[in-house]
Amino acid sequence: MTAVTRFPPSPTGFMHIGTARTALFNWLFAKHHGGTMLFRIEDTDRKRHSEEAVVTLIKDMEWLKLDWDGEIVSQFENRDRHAEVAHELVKKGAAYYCYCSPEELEDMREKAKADGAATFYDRRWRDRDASDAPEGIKPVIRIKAPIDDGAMVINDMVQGEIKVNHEQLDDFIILRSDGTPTYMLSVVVDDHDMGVTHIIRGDDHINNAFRQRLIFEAMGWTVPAYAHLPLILGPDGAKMSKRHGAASVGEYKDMGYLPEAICNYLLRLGWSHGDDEIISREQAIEWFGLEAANKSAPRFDFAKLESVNAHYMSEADDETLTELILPILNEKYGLLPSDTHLNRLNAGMAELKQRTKTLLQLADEAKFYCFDDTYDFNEKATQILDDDALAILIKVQDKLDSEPSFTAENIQIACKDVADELAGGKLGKIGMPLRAALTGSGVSPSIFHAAEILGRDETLRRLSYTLETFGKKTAA
RNA sequence: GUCCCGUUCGUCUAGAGGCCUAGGACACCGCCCUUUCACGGCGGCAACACGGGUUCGAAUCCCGUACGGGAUGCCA
Repeated sequence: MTAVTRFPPSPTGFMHIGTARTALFNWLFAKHHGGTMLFRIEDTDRKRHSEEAVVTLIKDMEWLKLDWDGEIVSQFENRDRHAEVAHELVKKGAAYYCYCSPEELEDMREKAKADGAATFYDRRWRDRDASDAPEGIKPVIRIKAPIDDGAMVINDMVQGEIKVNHEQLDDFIILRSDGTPTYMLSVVVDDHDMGVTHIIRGDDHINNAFRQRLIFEAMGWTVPAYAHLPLILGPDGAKMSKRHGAASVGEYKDMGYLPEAICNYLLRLGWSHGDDEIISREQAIEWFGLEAANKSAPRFDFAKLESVNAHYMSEADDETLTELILPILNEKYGLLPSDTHLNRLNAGMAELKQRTKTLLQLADEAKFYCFDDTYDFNEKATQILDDDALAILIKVQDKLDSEPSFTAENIQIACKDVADELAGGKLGKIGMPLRAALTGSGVSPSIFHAAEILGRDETLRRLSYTLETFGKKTAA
């Protein structure tokens, strides 16, 4: 099978996380079948068009490492072709001019609602003669939907068989009164012209599938296969939106998630392959199939995403992670790592990446490697550094100064000596003050290893700095 | 209102009539490891929405109810 899928976002805002999932599924389907995925911008509505949104869409796709085949197609550019098809449909007798005003339509809907009927256009112009056309009103073109009491059935690759009675199909507008095509027409013409074989999209389009098929059939074109995926819901079961924390791909990037993790999480949301949780790109391509997609709408779970992210971080290259946290270090903490700092970060990364779940957390825990001169002590560190702790640190300072080989192991032994001498053998009594002194925090990776990475000079320097800082405080 | 779709632990899911005393993952709880916090290891809690059928047998098939989501635009 030669599969041609397409990713057709509308450039009305930022890339929604659900849009990203749809893109992923289209991409995987195409790759699995050795086919292609096309990229088309659905920009027929010029009022809502935003060039900035297009740039964001491209940027986010690249970040997710979802590539597409061929040039990006602008639906708007094809508007003449779409209009042409609309007029052809009129000639074929499959569509007609309608002279209703928007106000007239509004009245119609309200009345229908009051009667408990479907709020559809009542087809008042379907069989009227063109000579009845009122003066000075530009008509729209509407498709002629079947009006018998039959039904249309679509065999959806995800939803299965869906049946809709013809009475549920309205004579929708395909060409606006200003001569521009509507989405319903454009999407069909473009999908046909671009040779799309599989339409994989959100299930908010299910009803559209029936309408669109009407156009395919009226033109005598092959109807593509449909697959409607359920929408992603927020943790509370409502439509995923800003108020759930983040709805756009860009926000997840900013929160420190890796694209690999986002894709893995999104894939598992509503799709499964047995009990497999961590699925690489290669495996996903090999295993992907629409039959394994669920029909029910999944809820987004940040905790699980974080867990998946932690996995991918722990597997990432040390140098890559260092690169990735550089902007965070700079923007959030005002740090501009030197080569020395970079070396420390790389050396500490193996340990750091096992303990944090997002790049934001990673940067927070790694930042102490980049301290120079002065740095702050947080509340926990300040609490740890009481008089007893400072007395211990003076002793530690002596020991480390004379330590012949400055390795984590030896540093720990030296601290143990101090513990035996001053703290009844409790290493924690030494380790915690040392941690607070060297990192300004109460939480860090192994402080002995961290000290080794900082080196003797820097360790001693930070010890002096700490003693000085807190000595002054207690004196004052 | 009308139409379409859905419903297994808190969440994501496995499950295609006997393999189910319903499995895994995340979260949560406990224990172990431990210089902190994590990681890791071990263990625990926890679900077939409800009611009728069909069948020797139903989480799996059918019908209804409830609940949830979507659609109902000269938006896409």
